[in-house]
Amino acid sequence: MKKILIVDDEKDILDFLSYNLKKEGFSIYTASDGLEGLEKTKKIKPDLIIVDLMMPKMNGIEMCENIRNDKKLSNVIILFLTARSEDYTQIAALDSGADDFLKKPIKPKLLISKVKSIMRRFSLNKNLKNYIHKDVELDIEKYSVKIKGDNIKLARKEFDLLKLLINQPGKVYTREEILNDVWGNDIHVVDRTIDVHINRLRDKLGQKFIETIKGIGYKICE
Amino acid sequence: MKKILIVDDEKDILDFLSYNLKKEGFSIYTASDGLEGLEKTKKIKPDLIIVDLMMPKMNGIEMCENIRNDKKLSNVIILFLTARSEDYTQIAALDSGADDFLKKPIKPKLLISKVKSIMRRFSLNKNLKNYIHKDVELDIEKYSVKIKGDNIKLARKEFDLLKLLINQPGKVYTREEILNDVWGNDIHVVDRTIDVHINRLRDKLGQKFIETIKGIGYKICE
DNA sequence: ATTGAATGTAAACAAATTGTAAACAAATTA
DNA sequence: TAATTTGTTTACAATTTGTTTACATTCAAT
Repeated sequence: MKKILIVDDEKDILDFLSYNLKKEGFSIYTASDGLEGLEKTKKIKPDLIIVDLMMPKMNGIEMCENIRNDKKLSNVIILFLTARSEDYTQIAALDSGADDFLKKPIKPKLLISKVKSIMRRFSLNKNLKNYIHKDVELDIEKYSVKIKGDNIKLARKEFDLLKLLINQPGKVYTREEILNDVWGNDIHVVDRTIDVHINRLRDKLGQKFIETIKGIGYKICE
Repeated sequence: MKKILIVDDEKDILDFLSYNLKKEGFSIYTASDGLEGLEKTKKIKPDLIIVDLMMPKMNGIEMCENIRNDKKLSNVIILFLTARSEDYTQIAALDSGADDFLKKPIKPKLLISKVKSIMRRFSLNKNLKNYIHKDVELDIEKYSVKIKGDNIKLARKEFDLLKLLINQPGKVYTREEILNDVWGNDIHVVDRTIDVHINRLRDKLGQKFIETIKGIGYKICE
């Protein structure tokens, strides 16, 4: 289920948006200022953030900039909520990395349509819950992996690594990308560590499932 | 350089947008109705299309749907130009696969900012590029090369070299250019090394794919 | 046709990359 | 706390890739 974080200091708006989006089957989380919004973003990792431009403590633009500067969060979609339509505001917001706008007053139908549209647009690449490729089946929520229907046990790092690679079978992931995504860019491990985990994955998934692209990285065979 | 196709039946708007976007360094192409827009989209393969909602022959929404249904074009970004802000219009447009809106009257600063922002947003996810020339197909993201549909294996230097040459089939690349691009200008190798790699590429791609221009360099046959 | 420079090509060698096992460290669980 | 699992590093072997060299061949200008 897609997670949406709504950040607004007006309770009425929070409730209004929550109600309308819950009805459509989204998981809704809320925050009432930019600081809380940033914290919850890190914790919850929502698919979409709807954030008011003007808020106490940290305004929407600052929050947006903070999020865009964190590589781990940089994929989230940000939708700005604004009563104003002055150009200078929109420009600052766009430059800070916003993805779209919603103008108050918000009309439910347009809201739903826009949210779905933007989700669809971005969900081309990511955020599926289950991945099935060849004999391997991966369930993010259950943290389980099946091969030909039989459960096998993967350690966490192995799971995360497989989760990344299976995102786009055929795409080559460089060691740098893998480090960034699986370990995070603030944790430092020798890149040969990746090879060891790949090796262990191969032991469990079969030798032909993951291909080495020498000099570049690894990919899942198509 | 990013290519932008502008589709509008009003010449004033075409000129206005062209002028402002050219100034920012984009390559601008224009069409004056949806049908022409669709044709040019297929031919030019722009990065972004700015299209008026209401046009003769084929309106913007129809054009958008046509593009979204063509897998080869599905990566292009579509920005709608609209004088109206009625919900039903926007909803139909969003459902047809539009990525964003620009409302008339258009303000140059907002236009530039929005275009840059949307380009940036999308280039995060997909800077994938495929090159197809004759029987050879090169996929940067997958680091794979197909010849008549069959995968062949290239070493890294061979891949990089082919990637450079296939950029512009027919253009002659001097050894100096090749050294600069494939090896970088701080690494020094004897230029006969290039010949050896060209030779290996020929073994794999067929002797007639790469032509020698004696005294100058190499090129891919058109 | 002759000549000389440029290129083709095979082979030898050098360098880089990866597979893998084993040792050790850290985290988790009983 | 001890036992077990998981994660990381390291060392070394195997393999692949990259570079140079030497000699053969081609091509264009004379």
